[in-house]
Amino acid sequence: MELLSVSPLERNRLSAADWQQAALDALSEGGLQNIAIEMLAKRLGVTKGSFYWHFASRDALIQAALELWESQEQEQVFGKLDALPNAQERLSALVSLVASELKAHKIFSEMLKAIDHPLVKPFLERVSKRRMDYLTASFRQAGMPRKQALNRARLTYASYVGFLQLNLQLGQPKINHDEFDQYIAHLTETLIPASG
Amino acid sequence: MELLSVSPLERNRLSAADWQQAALDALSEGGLQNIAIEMLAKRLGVTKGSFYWHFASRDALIQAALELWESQEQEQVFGKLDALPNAQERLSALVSLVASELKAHKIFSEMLKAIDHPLVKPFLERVSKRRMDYLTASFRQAGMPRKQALNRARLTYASYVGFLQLNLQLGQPKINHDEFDQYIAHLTETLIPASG
DNA sequence: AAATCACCATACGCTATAGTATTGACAGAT
DNA sequence: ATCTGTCAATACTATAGCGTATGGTGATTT
Repeated sequence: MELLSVSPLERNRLSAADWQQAALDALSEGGLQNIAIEMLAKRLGVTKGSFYWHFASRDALIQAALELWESQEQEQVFGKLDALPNAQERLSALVSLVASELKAHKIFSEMLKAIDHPLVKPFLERVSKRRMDYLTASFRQAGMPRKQALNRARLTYASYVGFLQLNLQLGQPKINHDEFDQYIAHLTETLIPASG
Repeated sequence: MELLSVSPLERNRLSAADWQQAALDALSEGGLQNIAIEMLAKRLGVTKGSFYWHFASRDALIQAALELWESQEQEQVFGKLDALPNAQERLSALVSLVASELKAHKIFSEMLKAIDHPLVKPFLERVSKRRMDYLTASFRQAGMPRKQALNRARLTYASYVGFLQLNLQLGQPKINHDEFDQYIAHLTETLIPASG
């Protein structure tokens, strides 16, 4: 009969999840190499002695953090899209999501930069494959023949990745809200078949 | 009267240019952090004692190497295009150049991954601006109104950067020669206005 | 009350890599 | 022949970051 009473003077004791989230924050801010144990410890108000209680190694933390990200990004990015009725709207909404500079996008962008790391690559492969499949299916649903849908998905996904790198990382093109909307409109016209 | 006679028993003495080129090779293979002095020294058959004769620091080497790259990539990538007659062909040729996995592209891709490094960022900004201007002008030349040409250039450049990352770094989509040609054809149809 | 558990602090070792100081080798000029 | 400048080898220092060993503390269990 374990009653986990949350005492009002609950101490700052940490759990593995706290480290995972802190690692994701650090990743989104400064890239994979910013996941540094002692730096995270300082940020969390503890020392590395705490870390090695919860995790066996830095790699174990990275792995766990990326797993957390992968599960979160499913809902945050693609979960919303499934609610939309037709393929055109879904594609448009997908593109628009880049605008929000969601942390999930920053993390993805940082992961792209750290693609050489053996722990990162599998995540990027899985996620990219899922997204490509999603796009391909959407373009098919929008009436494209198979091969064309695949190539259009490749093109769209590449432009997504590229825009992410250029805008999030390089800050180029320096684009304001209006310009961004017009760019999205142009992208939609160019890449997404009209529904009418 | 300095006659620099190249003796037949010319020793393996190095110049700064040798280090720059070696640095670029290392960069294209393993990213910025692969520009490691002792590793380059071993590769060049000397020790770091040599390096610090030619350069004051690792940063100085990186700077010099990137300057070499910037000057080279002008000719290698965009020099060829200027010879082509019309905008459509130039745009098509530009896109096709990604296929060759030219070292210049690999280096560019690695630089994108190292964009946080203060020495790298200015190069990426300069080169990206030049390319964007080039694309924008080409689309204008192909008959597009100003704003549309700018957005199309953004879209095209983003898809270029994205494809670079996905194909060079992630190896995804795993694409063979025929498929690539078809993808290029699709990209051309989609992004580049017909000349007729 | 004693023992155990969960979490954390401290101090240390190890490795990788940048950078420095000193000396050496060799070629061309004088 | 010697001097000088150029390039390189050797041996060092310094720092950053991961990981380990060990001990401490407060809460929970028995």
